[in-house]
Amino acid sequence: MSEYLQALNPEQDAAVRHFEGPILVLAGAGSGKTRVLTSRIAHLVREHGVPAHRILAVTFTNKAAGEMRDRVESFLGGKPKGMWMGTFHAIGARILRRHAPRLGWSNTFTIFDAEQSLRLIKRTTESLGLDIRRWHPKAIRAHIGGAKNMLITPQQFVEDSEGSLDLFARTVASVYPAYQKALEDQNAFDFDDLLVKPVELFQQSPDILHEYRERFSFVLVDEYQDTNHAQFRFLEMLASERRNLMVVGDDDQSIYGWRGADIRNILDFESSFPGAAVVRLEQNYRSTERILDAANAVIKLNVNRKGKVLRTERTGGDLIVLTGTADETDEARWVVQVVEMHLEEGSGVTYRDMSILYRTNAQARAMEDAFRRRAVPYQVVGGVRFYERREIQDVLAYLRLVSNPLDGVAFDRVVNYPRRGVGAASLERLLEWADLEGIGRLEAATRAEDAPGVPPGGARGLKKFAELIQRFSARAAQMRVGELLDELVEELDLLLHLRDEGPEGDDRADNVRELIAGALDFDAEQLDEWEEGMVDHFTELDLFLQRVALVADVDRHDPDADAVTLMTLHNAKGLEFPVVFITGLEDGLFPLSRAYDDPAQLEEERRLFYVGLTRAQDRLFLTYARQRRRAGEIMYGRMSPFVEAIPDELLQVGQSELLRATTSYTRSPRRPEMAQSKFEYDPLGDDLDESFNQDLPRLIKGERVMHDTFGSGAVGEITGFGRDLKVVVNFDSVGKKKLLVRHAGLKREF
DNA sequence: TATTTGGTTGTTTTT
DNA sequence: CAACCAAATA
Repeated sequence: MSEYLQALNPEQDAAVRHFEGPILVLAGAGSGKTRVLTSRIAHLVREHGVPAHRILAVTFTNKAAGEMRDRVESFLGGKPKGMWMGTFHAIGARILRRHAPRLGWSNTFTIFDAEQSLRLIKRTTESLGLDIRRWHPKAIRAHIGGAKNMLITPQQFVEDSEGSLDLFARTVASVYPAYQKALEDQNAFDFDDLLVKPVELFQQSPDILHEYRERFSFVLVDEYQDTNHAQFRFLEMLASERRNLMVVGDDDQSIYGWRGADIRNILDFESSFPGAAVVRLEQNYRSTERILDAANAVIKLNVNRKGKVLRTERTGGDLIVLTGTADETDEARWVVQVVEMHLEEGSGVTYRDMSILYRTNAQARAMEDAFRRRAVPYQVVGGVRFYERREIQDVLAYLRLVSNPLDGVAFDRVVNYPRRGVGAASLERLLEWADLEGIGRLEAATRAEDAPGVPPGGARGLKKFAELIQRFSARAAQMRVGELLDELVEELDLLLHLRDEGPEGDDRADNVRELIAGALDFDAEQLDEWEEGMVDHFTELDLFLQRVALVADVDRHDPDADAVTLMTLHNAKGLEFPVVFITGLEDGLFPLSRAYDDPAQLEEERRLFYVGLTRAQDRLFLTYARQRRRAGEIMYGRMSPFVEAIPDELLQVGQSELLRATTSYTRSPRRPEMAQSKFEYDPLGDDLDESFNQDLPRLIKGERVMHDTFGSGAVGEITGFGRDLKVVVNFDSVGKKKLLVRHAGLKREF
């Protein structure tokens, strides 16, 4: 029997052997779904003689794609030639590289990441005479992104919002088309376009659609629960003819609703693809029974799910440790202490076996401080992303401009960096002139002295800048990216400039050096990823920039590094660790208070907790802090209600020394019997919480309330939590007012 | 034109 | 307690 078919359980085996027709694999956490996917690919090739190049496999991260590729390779004993494996975005980009001209872009288009599209939206919004203080570019971008994910074109959006009373929607309706036009003018796509434009391409070019349908006679999708509407359409179009579509996912791990992911894609798969086979993988090979019992108990509270219960043969296991701490510093200290304890035990646990998870990136700081203080090696995944660092973005902007002279966002970023005497005034004049002449910024810069009103100093700087870019552009095709970048940095004397910047300059210089090293490392390793002939059309620089735009933080996570991993729960999806800490388990932080606005959001937060719990193989630690600094003010928290869903008998409850010390002598004598219960660690906390929350109605967005002086109105945005819970009420008579809930004396209107 | 200052603002999660 | 932005000054 083939290696890849061995030791599969009956359900896995059924999924692997499935040949033609749609199939949904509901794969619980740790149930071996990657195995199923890779084994099935091997099976398709080996047993059914499907040529590797007729298979398309879509994953959620580049790293997952890479792992999948490696495993398939080892099953098959050779490279699966011509097989496409990658994220939706990478695959979209690849399709667009070949057919962009059909849509009005050129093949050498640039990919704008979130920050660049934000800049462009800002510029567009301002050029329409709108106040960006009133209309936040981020909000506009989120709205446009939402529309794109729903495949709503600018034209449609404009039509839909015509005569709408929603001022914001009308604002977006004016920005969206202008923004899209600006992208086209600069020969750029944003992230969402990488999903949307291929669908558009398929819709308007049946010949191309046909080509891809023929080519990809088997399509496999991982993490299907996190697909959005555009991705669904993409798959549907590709697979609707042959219907050889396998999707693997877990509705209980759907955590990207805020990004447009539609959990209905997985819940309704069987009706979208009638006759679909369904396989459920509920056997877990990762965690102990105790951990799974906790996870099952938590997720059971969700209503909107298919329902499944994970089983394991790893009976028993250690209790889950739940610890209360005084504040975020204390929490971090406690965590590091436990990390160090594990190492001493001689249990074979090393740094890389442990992971600290949290809800928001901001929580990483306190953790980092504690790890650094104790000199425990750690790596942070996410947060300030490497490629988003200012100095890296600056260098990349040069490269982008070299690759695509129409990239106005890149131009604006570096015309005057390092300083060449090009100020706001010069730039403004140049732009006016460029618009008048109908030429791009860079071209205008080459003839800056012809532009009226540009001061001579500015013109000189502009010319120098344009010449530099042109010089590098001319050589880009013949040079390796690494060398190109190296020479560029050298010529700009960037490292020196950075070091002059003060204390952070050295780090910045190091980062730039790291980027150069990465570029030098980058070679046409993807030669086999790009079919013959394609490579010639693009410079290595183009491919490098594309790679850079599409890597995620988790892609950069090094599982072999001898360090504890710190990351958000979102980033932890798909990973596993022997020892896991889930920190910051306070009501209002996890779940975030705003999730209370909407039951669907609360369920998503709960799924996120479930994802966290199921990352752990052997040991699980849960912590919360009595008080925590957030956005500069101290927030008092109580334990997350999520934790209460875990049965007492699975928990070992305790508190940090500091918390014990601070509560013991202020402890209220009123309720000594509390000491027996699960909440023994914190009688005081309850008192505190009650003093804030007593008699306050739990407000729900949209509900009607009464105020003594303002009359009645509807609840809008709710912010803060605990004592700082604030609410915007749109009163019928006086309009919107922001009120502190504990002072407002709001009553429900029945 | 460049740099500094002060005020304002806001925090979810990310391909 | 940031990061970010606009106005003020060198």
